[in-house]
Amino acid sequence: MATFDVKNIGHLRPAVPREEVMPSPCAACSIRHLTLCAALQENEVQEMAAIVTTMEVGAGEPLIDEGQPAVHVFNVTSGAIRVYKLLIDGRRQMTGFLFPGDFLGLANEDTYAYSAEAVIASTVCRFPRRKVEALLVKYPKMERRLLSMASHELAAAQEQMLLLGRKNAREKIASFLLMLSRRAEQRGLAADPVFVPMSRNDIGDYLGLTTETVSRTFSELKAKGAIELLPLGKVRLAQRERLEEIAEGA
Amino acid sequence: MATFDVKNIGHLRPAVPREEVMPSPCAACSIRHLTLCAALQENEVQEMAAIVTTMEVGAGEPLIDEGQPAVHVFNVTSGAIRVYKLLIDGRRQMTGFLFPGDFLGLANEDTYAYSAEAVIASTVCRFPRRKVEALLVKYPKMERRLLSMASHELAAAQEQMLLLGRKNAREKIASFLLMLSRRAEQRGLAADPVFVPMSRNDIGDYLGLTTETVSRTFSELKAKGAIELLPLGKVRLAQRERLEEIAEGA
DNA sequence: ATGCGTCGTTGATGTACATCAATGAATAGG
DNA sequence: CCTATTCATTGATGTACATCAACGACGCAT
Repeated sequence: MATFDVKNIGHLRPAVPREEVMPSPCAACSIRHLTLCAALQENEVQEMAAIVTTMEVGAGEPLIDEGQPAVHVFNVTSGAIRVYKLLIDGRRQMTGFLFPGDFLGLANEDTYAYSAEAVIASTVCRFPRRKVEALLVKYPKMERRLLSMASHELAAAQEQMLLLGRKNAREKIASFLLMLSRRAEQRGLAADPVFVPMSRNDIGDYLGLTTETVSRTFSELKAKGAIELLPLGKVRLAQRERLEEIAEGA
Repeated sequence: MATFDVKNIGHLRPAVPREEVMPSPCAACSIRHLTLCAALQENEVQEMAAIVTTMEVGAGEPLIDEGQPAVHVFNVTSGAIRVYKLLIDGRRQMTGFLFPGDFLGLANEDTYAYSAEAVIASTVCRFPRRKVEALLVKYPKMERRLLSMASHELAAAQEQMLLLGRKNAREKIASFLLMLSRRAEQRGLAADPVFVPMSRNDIGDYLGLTTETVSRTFSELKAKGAIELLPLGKVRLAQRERLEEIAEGA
C-alpha cells in the first residue's frame, strides 16, 4: 500500500499528496491572477483553500491516466506538465504543455480522456471535482472564468490543428518556440532566452515529428542564425521577426 | 448596398437575414435538445427567440470571416458548415464540420479567430453576441450548458490533434467516416449509409491530406471491402469493426 | 571513479504522401 | 439542351520526413 511519506516517492511512481504545512496556501498564491481562482474574492478563495491539496510531482511522474475515473481537477502552480493521448501501438500525441496558472481536468465523461505527467519537478493544487462543480454553481463568476479559459484553450487547439495539419517542420518549430516565449512572457518570465524544459522527443510528439527531425530543424535554425542553443535548455530567439515570418508560413 | 430580398443572394455572396415569417421559430425547433437552448425552459426560450434571426446560407457562402468583429454567435439548424483557418499562402486547415445543433461563434477576443462557410445549403440561427452574453448571466444553467459544449469540443479537438499528428492516411479516413457516422446517429439520421456532403478537397483540408490522397484512400478502403461508395455522397461502412480497428491504429 | 541508461546530434537510406498531369463524370449556368 | 467548370479518380514522379544506425555527452547509481 502506498505511503504518504514524500521521501518514499520513487521515480515514475504516482504523485502523492504532500502534508499541508500552511493554513491556506491560496492566500499566498503568487499566480492566482492566472488561475481559475482569479475569479474569486479574497474571502471566497478560502472555500477553494478548504478543499485543496497541494502536491509535488517529480519529473516524469504521472498525474492523470487516460481512462481513470475523473475525480480530481488541478491547477499547475510550478513546473511544467505534459498532456497527451496514446494510440494502442504506443504512438503518442502531446495535446498540450501546461505551465503555472494552467487548469487541468475538465472532463465530460466520468473518466479522463487523456493522460498527464510532470515534465520537470512541479507542484499542483488538486481539488475534488465534485466539490469544484458545487462551487461553480455557487459562484457563477468562477464558471464564467472557466468558460473563458476553455474558450482560450479551444482557440489554441485550433491553432495547433493548423500547425499539425498544414505546417512543415521548420514552421512547426518556429511556432513552438514563439508560443513558449509568449507564454513565458505572460507569466512574467524570461521571454527571450526562453526556457525549453522538455526533451526533443516530447517536442516531436507535440508537433507531429520525430526526435531526429526536431533536432535537425533546431540545428538548421541555428545554422541560419535564427536561434542560438544555450546551456540548460535555454534558446535565444536571435531573429524573432524572422521566426514569426516562418511560423506564419511567409 | 445589400438588399434583403432572398432571391438576390448570389453565389459566394455573404448570407443575409431572411424575413421572419413565424412568430417564434424556436417554439417549433425540432433540434433544440441538441443546442445551447436545451438549457432553457419553454418560456425562457422566448428570450432567445426575441433576439434570433433565422438565416439561410447557400452552398459555399461565408458565414464568418477570420479577423472580423465577433458580433454574432450562431446555432446550426440544418445543413453542414465548415470551419477553418488559413495560412497566408492559402494553405487551409479545417478545424471542424458543424451539423444541426452545433454552436458557433465562441470568441475570446473581439474578432473571430477562424472562418466559416456553408458546405451545402444550410440554415442557422443568428444571435447578437452581447445579448447572448447577457442571457448567460441571467441563466447560469445556459452558461453551464455552454461550458459543457465547449468541454466536449475540447475533447474532440484533442482527438483531432492525435489524428493529425500521429495517424496515417488510412487511419485518418477511417476515423473520419466513423466520426460522421456517430454524429449522424446522435442526430437521429442514417448512421450507416452515412452522408458525406463535403468534397474530397474539404476532407483533405480537415485531415491534413491532399485531395488525391483522400481519393486514393477511399479507393483503397473500397477495394478492401471496408466501405462502399454510393451515389449522392453516401458511404456504406461495410465493415465497421474493421474500420474501428483501423481508426484506433490496430 | 566506473558503468549504464537517456538524450541530442548527425549520416544513410526508405517511404508515405505530395505534386504534377491527364481523363472522365458530375454539376451549374446560359 | 448544351457548354463550361468543378470534382473525383488514377498514374508517374518527387520530396519531406521517417527510419535505421552510430556516437559522444551527460546524469545517475553503485
